[in-house]
Amino acid sequence: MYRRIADLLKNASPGDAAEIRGWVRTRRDSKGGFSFVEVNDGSCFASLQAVVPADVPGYEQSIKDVTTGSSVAISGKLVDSPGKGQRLELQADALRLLGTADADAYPLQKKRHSFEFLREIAHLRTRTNTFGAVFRVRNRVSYAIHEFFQQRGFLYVHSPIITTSDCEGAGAMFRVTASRESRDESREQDSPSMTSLNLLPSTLDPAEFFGRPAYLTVSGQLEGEIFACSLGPCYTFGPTFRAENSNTTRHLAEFWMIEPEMPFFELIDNMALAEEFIRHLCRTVLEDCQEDLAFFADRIDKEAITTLRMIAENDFLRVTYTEAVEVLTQSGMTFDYQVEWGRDLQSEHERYLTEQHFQRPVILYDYPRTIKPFYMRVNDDGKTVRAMDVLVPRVGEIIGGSQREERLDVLESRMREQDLDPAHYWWYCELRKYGTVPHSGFGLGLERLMLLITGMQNIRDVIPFPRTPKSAEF
RNA sequence: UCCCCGAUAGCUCAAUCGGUAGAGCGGCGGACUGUUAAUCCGUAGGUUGUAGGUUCGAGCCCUACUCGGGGAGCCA
Repeated sequence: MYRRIADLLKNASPGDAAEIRGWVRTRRDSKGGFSFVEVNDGSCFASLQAVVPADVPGYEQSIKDVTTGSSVAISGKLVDSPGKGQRLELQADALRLLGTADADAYPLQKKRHSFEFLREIAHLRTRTNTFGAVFRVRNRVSYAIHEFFQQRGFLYVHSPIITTSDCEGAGAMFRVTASRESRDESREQDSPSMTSLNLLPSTLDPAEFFGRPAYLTVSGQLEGEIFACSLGPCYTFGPTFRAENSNTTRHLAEFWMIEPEMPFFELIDNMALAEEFIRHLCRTVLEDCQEDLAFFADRIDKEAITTLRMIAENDFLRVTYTEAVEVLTQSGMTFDYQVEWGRDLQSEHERYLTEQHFQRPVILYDYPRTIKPFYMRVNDDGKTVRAMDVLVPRVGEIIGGSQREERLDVLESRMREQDLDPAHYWWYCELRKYGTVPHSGFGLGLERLMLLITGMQNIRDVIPFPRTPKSAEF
């Protein structure tokens, strides 16, 4: 009976018959008349060693082609392993070679490869220890995200991927158009500039598929607010796009974001949820991904497990922007960028706070209104808004959120303050016009969370097929 | 987009002052072995990222471009 290796290692006993199917990691021949074939099927970190005697059906005609990367089905009986390195092994009674992998040409060798090289063979890198572990953890984290919100009665909202609104001006957007062939060629025209977003219905353009310029979403927040202000606490979890020409280890053109939005939540509740959320995810991974985590701690980042425990076990600090500025100016540190109230904090400042000064996750809140978007609620002091950023060691900003401005007059004046026309956001404003309520939300970048959890250095290595400037091969 | 660094065998890298290309790993052949990053012996493998320039001669110096890496900005 075909069973996956994770199942066998967890549930099977010596004496059980089983067939395994997977990809060969290594083969070692013994002159004793048998071969060791190490098979990995991706179900768990561990491979299973099959001992294949030379007189077994299939051995003679195919053993030479059982090379690293080839695919096999091996059936036999599980036995206690006399060798070191594994508890159980499969004593084979039949070997089937499913697909060969020319050893001379197969790019993955039984040696360490650089992540840069593996990125060039993204169709094969999932067969390595590192990427197997990364994507099993990513899967568990994704599931835990749904668990966390579903257990709390949050509604999962599928916010649109194609949008005609420019939320918060969160950065350059990708244009969405019908392909040239399917467009009415009589209406060729230049692309509208970025400033002509959010055209009113009266300016419908028949040459545009949607009647107006359309883009890939940069955030599901505005749509999330609609659902929060009707169906209650909700969250989105889907792909998000930024056309920024960012070339860093922390940015992608396509990434996955989780954006919860809660009615009747003030900033303090928002911060509490964000903290509970992150810590829940860390605890889940510590509990359920021990084998993969052990690998990260061994080969990727010595502190991988320590970091997760530190986050799971310690309260996040809450520090106002103003207090943070004081800490930084009194730190005696020399920064490349000067710290001054009213200016945004730079990466170096955030990292100093979370890595050196506080040495744990920190939630900064109450930022100057001038450096934050229009939808954040203005505090009574008139100078700050109810924004929060969650900063964690090594990664920096992992969550950005706020209490939303629920007062229509204040919202509209904030829009004008930032040269936005309230008419373009008419439906967003109507949420305040009809039955407005205090509400809050935040955004978490899944890949940044993955960096934190795995200890991986480059965000391109924690998403299956990274999209970055000049790169979208797979 | 800006700053810095890099591109040489399948992979990771070396090559002195500008003087005719090397190693380890991997592959292949063999030896040995309840092996497991196996070990030992042998062997093949190169338009030095692309285009131009300087020079008697360029992997090495110069220019441009392409791609990759690190940092910054933008942000999640």
